Amino acid sequence: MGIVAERVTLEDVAREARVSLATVDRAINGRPGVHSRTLSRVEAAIAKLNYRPDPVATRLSRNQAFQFCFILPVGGTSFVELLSEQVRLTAEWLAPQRAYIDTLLVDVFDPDALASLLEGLGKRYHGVATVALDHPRVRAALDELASLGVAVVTLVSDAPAARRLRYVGIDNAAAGRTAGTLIGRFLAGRPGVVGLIAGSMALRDHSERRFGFAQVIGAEYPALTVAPTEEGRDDDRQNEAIVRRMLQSPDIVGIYNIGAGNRGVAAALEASGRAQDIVYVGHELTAHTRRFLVRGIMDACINQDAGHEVRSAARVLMAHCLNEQLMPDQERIRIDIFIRDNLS
Amino acid sequence: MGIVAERVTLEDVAREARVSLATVDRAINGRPGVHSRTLSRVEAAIAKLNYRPDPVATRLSRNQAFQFCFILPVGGTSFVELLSEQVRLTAEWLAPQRAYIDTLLVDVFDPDALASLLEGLGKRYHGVATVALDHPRVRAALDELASLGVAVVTLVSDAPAARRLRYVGIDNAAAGRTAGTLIGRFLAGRPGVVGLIAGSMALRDHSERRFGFAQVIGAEYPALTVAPTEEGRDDDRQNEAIVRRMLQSPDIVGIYNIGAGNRGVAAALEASGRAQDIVYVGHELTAHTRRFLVRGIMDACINQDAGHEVRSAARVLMAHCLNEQLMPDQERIRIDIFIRDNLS
DNA sequence: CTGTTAGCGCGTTCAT
DNA sequence: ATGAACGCGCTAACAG
Repeated sequence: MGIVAERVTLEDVAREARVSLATVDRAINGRPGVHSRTLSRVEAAIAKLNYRPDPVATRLSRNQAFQFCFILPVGGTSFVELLSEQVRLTAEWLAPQRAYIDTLLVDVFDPDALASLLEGLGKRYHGVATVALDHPRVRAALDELASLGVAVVTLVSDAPAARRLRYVGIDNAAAGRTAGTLIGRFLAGRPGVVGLIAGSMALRDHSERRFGFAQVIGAEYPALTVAPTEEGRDDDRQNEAIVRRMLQSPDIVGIYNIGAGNRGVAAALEASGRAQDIVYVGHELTAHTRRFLVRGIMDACINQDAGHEVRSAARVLMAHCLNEQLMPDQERIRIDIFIRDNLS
Repeated sequence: MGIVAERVTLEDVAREARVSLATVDRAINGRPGVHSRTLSRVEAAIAKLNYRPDPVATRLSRNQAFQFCFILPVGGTSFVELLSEQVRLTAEWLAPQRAYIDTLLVDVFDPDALASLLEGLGKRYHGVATVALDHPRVRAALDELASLGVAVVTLVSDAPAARRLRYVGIDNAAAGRTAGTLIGRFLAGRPGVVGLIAGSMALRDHSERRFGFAQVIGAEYPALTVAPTEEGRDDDRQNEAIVRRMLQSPDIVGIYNIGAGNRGVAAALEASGRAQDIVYVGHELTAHTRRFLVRGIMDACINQDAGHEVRSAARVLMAHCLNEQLMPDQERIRIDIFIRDNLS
């Protein structure tokens, strides 16, 4: 150990197998036109010398470029802005490696818009990373992309039935359970009602979070009641009105905001003067939610790391195109919990 | 956008500046022997064409290998085993890029052992990632390595005064505060005593965690008292005895294990029959602490991602050696909070 | 001071 | 079915 292993090159293999470079190359890359006898000679040589192709040299000689496309929701919640920014940074990071990223925007509340966009993509890109929707037409569009040979990953929200390489995002039911446990434990036996706000229950991730949340509260916190879910379209103003209405009931002891629009929730809470008293949990760490955590308005924030997700999606696409391996540990997207004290 | 940018090569720059490849190379890499006039011509050409060196080609032609060394604590707590395993995986990942990693083990409770080891390293390695100790001799050894031109990062525990490239790890005072807030909120007003177990208060990270913890409890949870810290040397058996003793007092309502040895703590808690009742927070997500979380013995586990830390340290060393940029967002080590519901 | 040239390890035509 | 030779973009030795 500690000795620098002399690099085994294609030439070493060729010499060992008593053939030329080109033949070894054909053998390795499974191209036709190699006698089975020489093939096994080459394989033997590779095994004997423990040859591993040099990825750097491979990349240089292949001299190929990649086009990727990231499809994000239009309409700019803070989290989406974070995502875009991370796509920009990732694009900068990949450019020297000749992978170029386009960003496309789509209305995430409209399945047909997303499906049309996907359908129009054709073979223009080597890989596509997209927020998805659990909708037949979207699924079909993703499948078609896949069958065109385009690498597809779903990002942040999934279309489970589609033939994507991978879903890069969190388990939203588990995220909902996490919110439930945090609210339940922070309330610690205090009885009352927990108000729920979602963007839209038609969004799979929102309904999954709600499911997980209700499951935990129902099973483990009998003193708490979950109010019917209000839909605020991820909009600050609508959310503010909703929370204002909720707070008219004195029974409200907790609020779980399933989607975006935390500024609206926080505004209503502050205006009511009960912000410190009511346990409020929401999603996605942004400049705003950080502030709410620090001020004690928000008690916990459940987060998925936008940068990690974007980089992971990019790595998955790259690895697929270069057919390289990836490190599974690195691609596991965590359900982060942030409180006032562990804000990175 | 979307058009594949034609790659600008050194040759383009050379042509534009009306000099040879070699001269451009000298100019770019700041090597001596270039007339200031030609130098500015080259710089102008680079700016005009917006030339960026191709890192892949650079790597191939330089054809250099790197030797790195990771120094980990001997004595195998579960977390240290996780670290070793991640070093192994990272080594596998870097080998194709011709960076080779040795792992050395050292007794982390003995500053002189660590210092001697570091002092003996000389220029054998291009980079060293090491668990550190805030000790004069260790600091001096690290500084000497640095002045020998070796890239140094501290891993998991820091020597703040040393001339290291970076500390790859978490803010332990913040981690302690996080533990404090979690215990305080989970207890929600229940009065009593919180028991503290550390490996050794001579370890900087342990005393920082204790500090943050006591700060939060003292300032915000007046119903709680922090018991004097017991030292268990990160050992399961010692910790078990300590907790058994603690539990003889009926006032104990919470336990914060600052260091390793969670199996001992959990065993004593279970044996007492009060595991569900006492709020127990510890560090580092391992196979064991996962189990304790699922069973409700442990209420929260504060974690630093071993894989992330090792990869980050490796990236920092590589980037330094190749003098490439790194993405700051990717190197930020989070203070993870895990509860039963968000176990990845 | 500056230019020429031979690699780095592999992919990819062309010949044979 | 196999081999020779050039190119990818850059570095480094050696000339001039």
